[in-house]
Amino acid sequence: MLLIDLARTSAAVAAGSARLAKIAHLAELLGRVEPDEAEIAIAYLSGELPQRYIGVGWKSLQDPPEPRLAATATLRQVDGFLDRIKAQSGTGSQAARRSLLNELFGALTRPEQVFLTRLLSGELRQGALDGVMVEAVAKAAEVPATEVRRALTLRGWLPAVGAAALGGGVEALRAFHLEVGRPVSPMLAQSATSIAAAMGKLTGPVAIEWKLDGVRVQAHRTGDQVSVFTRTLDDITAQVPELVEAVSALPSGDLVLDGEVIALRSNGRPEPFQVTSGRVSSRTDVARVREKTPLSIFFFDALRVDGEDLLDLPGEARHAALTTALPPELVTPRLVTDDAAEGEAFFKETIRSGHEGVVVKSLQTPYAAGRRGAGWIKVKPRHTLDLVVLAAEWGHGRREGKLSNLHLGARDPESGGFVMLGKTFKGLTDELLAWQTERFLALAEGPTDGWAVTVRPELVVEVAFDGVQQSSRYPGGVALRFARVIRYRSDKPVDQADTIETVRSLML
DNA sequence: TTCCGACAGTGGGGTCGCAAT
DNA sequence: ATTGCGACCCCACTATCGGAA
Repeated sequence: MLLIDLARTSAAVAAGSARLAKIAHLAELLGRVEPDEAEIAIAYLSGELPQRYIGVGWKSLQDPPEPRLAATATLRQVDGFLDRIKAQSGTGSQAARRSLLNELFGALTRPEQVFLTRLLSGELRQGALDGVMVEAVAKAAEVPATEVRRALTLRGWLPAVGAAALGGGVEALRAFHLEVGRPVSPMLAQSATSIAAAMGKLTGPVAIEWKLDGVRVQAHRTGDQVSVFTRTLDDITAQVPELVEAVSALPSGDLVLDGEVIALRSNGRPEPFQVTSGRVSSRTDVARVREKTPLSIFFFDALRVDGEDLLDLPGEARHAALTTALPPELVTPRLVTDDAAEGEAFFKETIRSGHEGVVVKSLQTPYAAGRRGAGWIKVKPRHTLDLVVLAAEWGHGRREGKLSNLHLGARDPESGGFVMLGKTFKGLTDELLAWQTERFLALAEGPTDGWAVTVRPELVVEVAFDGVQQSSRYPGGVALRFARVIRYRSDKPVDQADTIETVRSLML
């Protein structure tokens, strides 16, 4: 199959917003693809590469060579090129990678170049990723979508699952099973603003667990072989020896566990996320960084214990298996209750001890691998500040033509000016986007046709955030974590906005 | 007919490792 | 030694479609 076929299908998929039409376009193409190119086609059309990453980003894709007029490149040829480019990263020079990239792009027509550029920069933006592709695979292979979804949760990589479905139907899909040593997409949580709201969404008693501000891990053990994976299924076994040792010491030799690693201080309080994150991503001299910043591990779920798959069991049964297989110090602290006041007290106590929040869990629901399951609901405290808009950046995609990303500043009483603390584009409705674009242009200082528009500091905006962290990027040395807009404070004059001292005092 | 779950999109800050400067 | 880039940790929120209620 030719790359141009995919480029055309992708354009057709991107053209509308109806999902059923997208699925029809994708399924039509999958019905035509050669079996040995099915993986490549499914990967490309769901925005992935069989190579996962090849060391090429937006910067390397800036100036493509002149396009050809005739489209001749096949999927296999393009895939082979990407293999060679990946082989150059790490060992070879950037120049060698660059020239391979030029050779590849020089053999493509303009629409193929556009498609491949979007794919390689991770910005396909056709309104179809794994979720829609699952339906398309099901349609093309004439199998139920639930079968495809089930196989995907166990295999973790849709192109392999899709190729199996197209080649062998339901029978081939049924052959996928939980395999120790191969990661499963972790279950994610929904969120709520309070314990009462979270408990209201679930029925009966619930489990309320510490939510630790660390790195999510999935540990597999078969015999004395232990592997550890992240939320995106990357293997970090070599970076977390403490975890490997802890799992190796357990009596059971056949385990799949879900948990969180975190750096704790000697008093048991958590280090800032930056410390845990830096420790986990250190790959060189692990023995030395381990001395300085040891990791603690807390498990909260078990997907397999002693040869038994637990994914489909209720949460309570999985947790019972967890506590049987692990010593209590490796299990995330939790409370089981049906009383909202008791839950609230546990939440407050968790926050007092320095942790990020809690996760409220149904005792009944199965493990919804790879999904934002309704059975888990996270609750975190919310801080807010009244900050001043200093500038805004023009948006992209569906925000084209709208001023989107706000530059936020706190008041500096000493200088009479403002200190920038970060940016946010979150929490804005279409209505608010339209309103603020008009308002900012009226307040603009200097040119409005660049990448950002500077505005007179006259608008106060209420911003929610999860915490204040150290920053080397911003002049005040601090930045907001996960900032999002709540509302504009037209009632509040700029000289009553929060100060940089107030912000600094929030950092502990 | 209305409601709501799942999905895609729009981007945020920080750190590490590597290659080029 | 410093800088730029890619990768990957953490993540919130809104709009939309289409099946469920």
